[in-house]
Amino acid sequence: MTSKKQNADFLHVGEKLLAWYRTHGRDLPFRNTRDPYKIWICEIIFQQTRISQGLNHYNNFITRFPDVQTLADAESDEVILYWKGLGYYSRAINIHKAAQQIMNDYGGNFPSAYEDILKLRGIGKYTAAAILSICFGAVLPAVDGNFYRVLSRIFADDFDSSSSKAFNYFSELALMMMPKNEPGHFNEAMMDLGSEVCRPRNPKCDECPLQTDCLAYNLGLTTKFPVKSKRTKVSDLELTYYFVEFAGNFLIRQRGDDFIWKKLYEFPNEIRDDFKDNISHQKTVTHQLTHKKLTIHIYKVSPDDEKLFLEFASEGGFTAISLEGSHGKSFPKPLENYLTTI
DNA sequence: AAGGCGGGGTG
DNA sequence: CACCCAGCCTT
Repeated sequence: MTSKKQNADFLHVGEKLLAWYRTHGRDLPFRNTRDPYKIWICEIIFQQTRISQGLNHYNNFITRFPDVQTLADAESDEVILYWKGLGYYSRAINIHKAAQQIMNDYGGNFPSAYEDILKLRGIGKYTAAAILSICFGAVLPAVDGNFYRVLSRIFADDFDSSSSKAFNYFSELALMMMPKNEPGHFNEAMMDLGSEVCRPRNPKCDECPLQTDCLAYNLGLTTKFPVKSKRTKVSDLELTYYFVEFAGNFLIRQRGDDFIWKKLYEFPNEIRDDFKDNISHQKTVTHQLTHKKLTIHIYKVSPDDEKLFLEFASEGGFTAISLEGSHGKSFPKPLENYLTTI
């Protein structure tokens, strides 16, 4: 810990942040509740996901699965359907498994011990701290990307936010700043400040309640923080799909839980040789993901023999389904577009 | 400790 | 195009 930090009045800054939150905090559907189920769901949905992107998903999810029991009893496909378009689909799989864990291991009552919460699939240190502080008043900072950004700016601290030690490092800073009687509100305040004011780019420093406390601002260096050493790597991925159609039905198959698009549905990626004369359309589209540049070749195939169509489906483990029937399934975004345009 | 995992938005 | 986001899991 450097001397500049020892001299700072941490708690005073935390109180100022809390005061700002009382008048400027966002009005969100998962605020004003201490139901650990709801807080849990919202924390998972908003991992690596902006509020504007996931808000409808949250509301729809809570309406359809209002409690642990309902979620645990649901079909996996339906849970994933409610995750369609959010990305990082292992979250949906894990959230379903965790609901069943809560039913089996805790009689349907959301656990309140840190070690127990951490055992639930898909819940790490951040989410456990968020649930415990907001729902149970535990004095734990919920250190996420907002904390890294806000704290590194306040202290003009070049600690590498992408390092594995960042969580513990910023947890110590946050703990000194946190008013111990309102840990949940403090954590929510830091998130709101980070997303609305202390934004990654173009921070609204003239609206910031902590402006005078912010070393980066006073030095004119807000753009230098947080420091992150990791660079996003983009790799190329080429995919081929065949939209095999007969009498209004087409073939789909569920992906495994490895690689991308876990448990989502896709089309066959190869066909038998005697179908190749029945290819009527072909197109190639590129699609940019965060870590991958996709090139997708898609062919439309219309076999003229129902027996061969069903035989091919059976051998490949494919299901023949109508366009209406496919609405209950989740397709990757790039493939979903083809459903209506092919 | 490092790499992988989506999709939407922004500059 | 690069980078960001209420991170977690696997290796």
